[in-house]
Amino acid sequence: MRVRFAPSPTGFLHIGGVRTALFNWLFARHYGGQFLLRIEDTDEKRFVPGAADDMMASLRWVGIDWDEGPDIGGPHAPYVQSERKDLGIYQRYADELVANGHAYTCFVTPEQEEHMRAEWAARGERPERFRFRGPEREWSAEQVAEAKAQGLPFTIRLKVPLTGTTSFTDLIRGGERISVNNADLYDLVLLKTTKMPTYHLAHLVDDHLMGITHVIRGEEWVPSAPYHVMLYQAFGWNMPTFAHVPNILRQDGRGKLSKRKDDVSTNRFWERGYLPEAMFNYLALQGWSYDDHTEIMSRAEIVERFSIERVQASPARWNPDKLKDMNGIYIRKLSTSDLAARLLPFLSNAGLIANPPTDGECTYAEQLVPLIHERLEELGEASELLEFFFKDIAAPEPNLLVQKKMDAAGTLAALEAADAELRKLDGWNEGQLEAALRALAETLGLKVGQLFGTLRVAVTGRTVAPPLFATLVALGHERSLARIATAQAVLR
RNA sequence: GCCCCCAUCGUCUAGCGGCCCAGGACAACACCCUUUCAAGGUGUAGAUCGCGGGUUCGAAUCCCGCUGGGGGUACCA
Repeated sequence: MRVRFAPSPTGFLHIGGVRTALFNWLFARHYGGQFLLRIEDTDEKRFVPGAADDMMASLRWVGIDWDEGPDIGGPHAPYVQSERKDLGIYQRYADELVANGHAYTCFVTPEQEEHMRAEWAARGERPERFRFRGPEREWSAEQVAEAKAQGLPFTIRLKVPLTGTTSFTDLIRGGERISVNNADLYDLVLLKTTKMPTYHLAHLVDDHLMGITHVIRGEEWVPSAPYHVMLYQAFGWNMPTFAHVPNILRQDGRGKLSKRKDDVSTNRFWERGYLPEAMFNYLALQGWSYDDHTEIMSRAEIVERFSIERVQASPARWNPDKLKDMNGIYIRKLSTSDLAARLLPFLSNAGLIANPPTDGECTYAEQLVPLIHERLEELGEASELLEFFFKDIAAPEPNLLVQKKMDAAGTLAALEAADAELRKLDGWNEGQLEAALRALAETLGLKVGQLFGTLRVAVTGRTVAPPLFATLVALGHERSLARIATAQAVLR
């Protein structure tokens, strides 16, 4: 079994594209087949330099690799359509279709086609129902030769039958036959005036030449599938099996995800600190499921369990909350050292540590990781949570220092007592700190929440922070006492 | 407009004729744990299975219609 993902390099790869690639990849890996990558750059106008490399980086990031592709080659190279066009591949097959009567040379320009549409409307026909059929369908070889001799620009169009129906089956729709009336179709362009093939011709010729057995692609291709069926028949080639995967809809359900309107560039998720394994798991579940309760699965488990028949026919909706939750689950599964290593780039970017980090910073980061490990849902949140360990804090607001049912004087007294108590300690570990401060709360007649709350604000500058004793230890004796002194000054 | 596809809690989904007055997860809420926040635990709420007809002893599951949503309607992919 051989499948492929064939993106058009017109910009970054969004998660919907990654999901389609993923289903192809899972299918290939599950059955031990091959997965290939092909670049479909037949749209010269929308071509974006560098987009193909960017897309490949996105795929690699989530863990999708390919057996044949533009960068690694393969038995059917090249894997870039513009390069294949230069080899004359598409021209050859377009000519074959003209020769066997399934396609024809058309000299109608876009302007003329517009005119034909207007005439159609003038005859009282519904303009929306206009289906282009070129007058050259009935031309003789001589007429065509004459027009060519005049140097008129031309396209090659598929000669779609005027009557009858065309149908095909789709794996995802339970093998249901999807069928359309040929009268609702039109003579689509196979080879543009520029000699560049359209997607319809190019992808089909390449799929055939590359031995693709299953075409797994987005459902936006369902309407054009009948043309592809006709093309396979016209060439006399074996038809691949079709599987049109549902689109991922926008969060509000209004339309499918779009690059322009939605923040769904795959790169953005990498930048915000999503783990590729979490993204992989989440995306696999957009349209596919294993059973009624299993969600967290390793790559290997998903590969083993995946089946295209269990892919839903109805569209899924983009749910960033669920992705975020899943990312948190995956972060919690990481070891301390693994998470520390993944966090370093984020801390560097935030300017909290050097780039590259020093050995001391790496060690310190690893010491801090346990304090925020289970509080993280995106790696990017770490810099905010850890900032006060790396930078000096501003003197805390008095109203934050004063806890519930306390006043400024009582808070100051508590701080002074804590200060004295902490200076008496001959060590600085969590056990000692906790024992000393709990005892102090008791003698002061305070609830531990009151005392600890005040100290938390004094030492971190915020009301929400990692556990107090671990924080004091990580901060160190010196800095802790200095910050407590500053807090006292604020209240005096 | 026309053509095609789809339709279970707000969202992702399980369900493929009786096990379902519908199960799991996210989000929400409550409680427990607890030095804050998380994490974890327990629980609550949330779907007359879009609506209407059939078929059947029996339908979320099969069929038809309607409605709704999505996609397509390019010398873009």
